[in-house]
Amino acid sequence: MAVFLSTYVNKVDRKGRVSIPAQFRQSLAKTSAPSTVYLWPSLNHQALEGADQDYLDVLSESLESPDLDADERDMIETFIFGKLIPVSSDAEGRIVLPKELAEFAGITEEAAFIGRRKTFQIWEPDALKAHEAALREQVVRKDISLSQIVAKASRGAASRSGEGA
Amino acid sequence: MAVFLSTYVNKVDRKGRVSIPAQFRQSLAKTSAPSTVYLWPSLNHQALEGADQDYLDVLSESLESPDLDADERDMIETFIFGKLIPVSSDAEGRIVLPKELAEFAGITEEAAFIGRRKTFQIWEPDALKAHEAALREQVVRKDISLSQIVAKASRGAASRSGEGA
DNA sequence: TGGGCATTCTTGGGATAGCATGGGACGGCA
DNA sequence: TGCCGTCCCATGCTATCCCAAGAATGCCCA
Repeated sequence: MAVFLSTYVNKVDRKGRVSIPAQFRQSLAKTSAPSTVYLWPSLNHQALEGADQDYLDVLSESLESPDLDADERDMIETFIFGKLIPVSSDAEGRIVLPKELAEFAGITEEAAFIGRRKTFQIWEPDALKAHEAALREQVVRKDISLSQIVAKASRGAASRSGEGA
Repeated sequence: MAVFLSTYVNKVDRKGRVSIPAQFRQSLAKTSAPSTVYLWPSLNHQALEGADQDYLDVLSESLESPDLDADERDMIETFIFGKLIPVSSDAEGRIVLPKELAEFAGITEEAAFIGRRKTFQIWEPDALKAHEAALREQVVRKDISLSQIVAKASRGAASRSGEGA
């Protein structure tokens, strides 16, 4: 599965095309469908989410899980798969941002690609800045630190696999 | 089996014809009966459900399962198979929406096709918007996020296959 | 260490093919 | 014989493909 990192800002031309950052393309090259990315509107932000075929397969599989209640499944099927748009890149590595998605995210002239490991997001650059500022403010206020998070997560994993269950 | 994604809004002409979205047709092309889709009224919404031959076969088979109680089986047989209408597409990839189905869903001038992986739905566009708005409100209220659901599902899968049982 | 060269990436525009949509004609059924 | 459904053909639009060039980066050599 592709891994997406860093942030890149590219231009959107009159036809709604954007270059996928070269680094992302290199990641995509290793997946089962290198020239196809899947885009959908984020559930939680005014931004777009993107992923490769392999990630979608995992997601699709997790929908079969009996742990999900009917509401959640319906929601995902409507909001993710119903909104999901497979976009194939041209020979130059560009994709066309579907109109409704570009509008949803408020993207007109530039698009910011943010790597989020298994997925990435596409933001309107100014909206991204605002979002980042808000997040940073929270970090300071809650006094969050990286080492703390790692410690917390690994402690949780230990209790689940070892003592628990 | 065909996979249906994205949402497409197409016009219904005076004769009641609608183009099946090209993407859906491409999916259908791989199935055992490419030019036939099956339509029936949704159990839960004022909308239509659609699927290909292969999906119906699977559904039919699952009715044989002893895990299903008589009520459920009766319900499916009455409301799905009893209402099912096979519709064949013309050379241009259009289908004629059966009158009673169009009326049931309130479809007159436009029809919104929404992909739901193995099946799809056909809505009257305004009704769909209302439905989505209601769903989105739930997403916000329950504070649902995609990664959360994936995590939940995969954790469940792990405990079922590995530690549990 | 600095400059020049080559490659890759991003961006732009034009041409072509496919799709959605509309109307008309033919054939079958009532 | 009239009506309805199906098939066929035509067209405008949109999206896709193809070709081209500027810019930035990294590499190599002097």
